[in-house]
Amino acid sequence: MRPTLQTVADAVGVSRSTVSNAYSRPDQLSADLRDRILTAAAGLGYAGPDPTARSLRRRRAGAIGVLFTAKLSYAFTDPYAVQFLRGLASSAEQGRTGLLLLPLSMDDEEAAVAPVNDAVVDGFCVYCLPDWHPALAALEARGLPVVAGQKRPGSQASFVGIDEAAATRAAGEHLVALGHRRLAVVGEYFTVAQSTGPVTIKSPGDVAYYTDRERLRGYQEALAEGGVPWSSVATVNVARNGRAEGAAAAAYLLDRAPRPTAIAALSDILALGVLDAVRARGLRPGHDVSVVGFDDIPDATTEGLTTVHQPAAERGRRSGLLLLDPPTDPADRSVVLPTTLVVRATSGPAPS
Amino acid sequence: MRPTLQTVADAVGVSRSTVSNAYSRPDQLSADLRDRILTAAAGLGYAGPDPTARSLRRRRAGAIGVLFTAKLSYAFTDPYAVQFLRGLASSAEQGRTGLLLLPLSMDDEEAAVAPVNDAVVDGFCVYCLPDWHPALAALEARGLPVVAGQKRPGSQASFVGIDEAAATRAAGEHLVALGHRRLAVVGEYFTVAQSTGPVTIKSPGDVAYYTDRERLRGYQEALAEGGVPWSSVATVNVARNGRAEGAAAAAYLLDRAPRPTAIAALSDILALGVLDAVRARGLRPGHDVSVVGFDDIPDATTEGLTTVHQPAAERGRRSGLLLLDPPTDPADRSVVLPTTLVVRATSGPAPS
DNA sequence: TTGAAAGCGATACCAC
DNA sequence: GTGGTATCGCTTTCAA
Repeated sequence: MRPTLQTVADAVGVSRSTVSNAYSRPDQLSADLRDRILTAAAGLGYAGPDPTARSLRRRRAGAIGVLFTAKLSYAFTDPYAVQFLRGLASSAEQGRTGLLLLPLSMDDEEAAVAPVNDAVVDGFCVYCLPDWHPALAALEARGLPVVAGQKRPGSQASFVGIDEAAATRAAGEHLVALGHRRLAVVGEYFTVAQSTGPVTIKSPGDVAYYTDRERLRGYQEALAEGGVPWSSVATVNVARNGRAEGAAAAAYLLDRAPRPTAIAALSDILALGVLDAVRARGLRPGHDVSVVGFDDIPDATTEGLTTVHQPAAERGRRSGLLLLDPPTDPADRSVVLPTTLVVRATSGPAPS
Repeated sequence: MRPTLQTVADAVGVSRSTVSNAYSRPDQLSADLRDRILTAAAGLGYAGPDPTARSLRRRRAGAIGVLFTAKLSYAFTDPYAVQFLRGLASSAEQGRTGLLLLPLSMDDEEAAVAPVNDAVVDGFCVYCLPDWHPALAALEARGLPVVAGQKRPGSQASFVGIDEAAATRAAGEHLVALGHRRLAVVGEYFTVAQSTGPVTIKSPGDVAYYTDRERLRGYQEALAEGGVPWSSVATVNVARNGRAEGAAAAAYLLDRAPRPTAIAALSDILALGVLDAVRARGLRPGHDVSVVGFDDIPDATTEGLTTVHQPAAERGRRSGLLLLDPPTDPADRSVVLPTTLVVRATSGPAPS
């Protein structure tokens, strides 16, 4: 049997408390005794207090859970997610806390909440979840600190994010100011149609995910204000947030007449795919067709993409801080980070 | 105070065991009683058995720890790592287990082992650690299942990996067969020199990391057999496994005379950087200079890089399986996956 | 300084 | 089908 505190205590001839102190509060006993205990422990093959037992007693797990929908592997593929996790990791590291990655199945109701109920963590970071996801209720029930990237009515969760709609409103105004009137918006709308292709979105409210919903709303508002009716705007859904999907969506838009003069994508990855399609047709981005993205991932700079910059790593970092010790004042539990429109080479005056 | 099993038991007027059964073994009680219990629990705001307490009792944490050196964020940036984690995640998911990411500081002796001692996990996956890292001993002491990507003498750990040296031996033979005699090898050797630039490596044994050490050894063997003395081979160290660093290393090699006719990089990321440098000088990869990588990451295909293919995701997946239930027979705890040399466009006959 | 005793919240075995 | 009892391994007052 593996040795326990008791084993060591017996071997040295002291009580458990003393052995415990030897590990957790070295200042509570003489250096000499502590040495004897540690030596005996090493001899017995005792590796130190059991983390689980310690967690139970101390009421601290030493980990924060990160909730994802879909396959966990998605988290590693999306550049925005990588940046976000990087920031989250940096504050976790600082707080001597690990990151527990928790995939949330979408199909099975049971599997969708189990990770939330079973995770040994001190808090949760909700990366991205649709409003109807059952895990949301489970989360609330566990009563642990939660931080999310969106505000949900009635939720106790902290918020660290950006004003999504304001960000795309700026982008929309930019395009309108350049004279664009025929526009299209490409996004992962998670509509009933799970495939890449045109969809009709009567109102942004129909979109399941907060992020895309708000971003779409921003565009709608800017265009409406600029005199471009929403009904004239083509919306194309992609099955996945991938570069190839962006290209496929753009292919649809570019191959029909009249071609839009500007295509807004709700993520940079999609926008880069759009650029691929534009170039593949011998069209010049920023001249024949303007393209705007969202996120400002590293490749956006390289490829000269006009996009909305958002502080991805900082979002992660601040989320971690809020989880590590949640402020008592609710006002401090909501952080809105700034975004900026970065105009590069892919947006220009509408062709006449 | 938050409700516990006892609270619910008292409210319903049954014993703790019964409430526990209601959650963990529904078949042990009448559906009716179970319903009553669950309803009462919901009313009291009881979210189900406490995961920590349950872990203690069941002796199962429901998570596996993934050990990294350096910044945790590195894990998200390296394409090979992403693939590996993807595979690991897939088997973890299947085993209803989370992934606990544990960054291992390199500087502080204390911080270097703490994560290993404190992690609430059922096993560890060692992603990449130098042989002298103190966490290795701590790992052994904890007595949990461990799987690593390299064999370490005297270690109990399972092994899932490839024959690194055989892989590069094949690559080296390929280059020799093409007539190359002036060669260079670029790698993250972790020598004393922490900067990008030429280093002298008398023998592969001097390299701190297993992976690079073995890969270097493979090249040395192939070249020696082909009549190319090791002393004639230029070795260049990079400070980080990045594309820009690969380019910088290649710059050094390409700007001096006589220029090597072939450059082998110990990772694809580096090789792509080497390609950048080659092209920047107006040289043609595969004609003027041959370039070989290692890993076969997605971009390698795109860029036509000759490289060694290794099954990254499969390594992760098999690692997960071994951790989830370790085979009793030690022979089954060692998995060597195959690698193949993929000859694409960046390698060709040595220029005369 | 050191130790005794009382939990932390749950599960598992075994009677009833 | 249900409940008693003994742990799981540790931390933490509090008194000696």
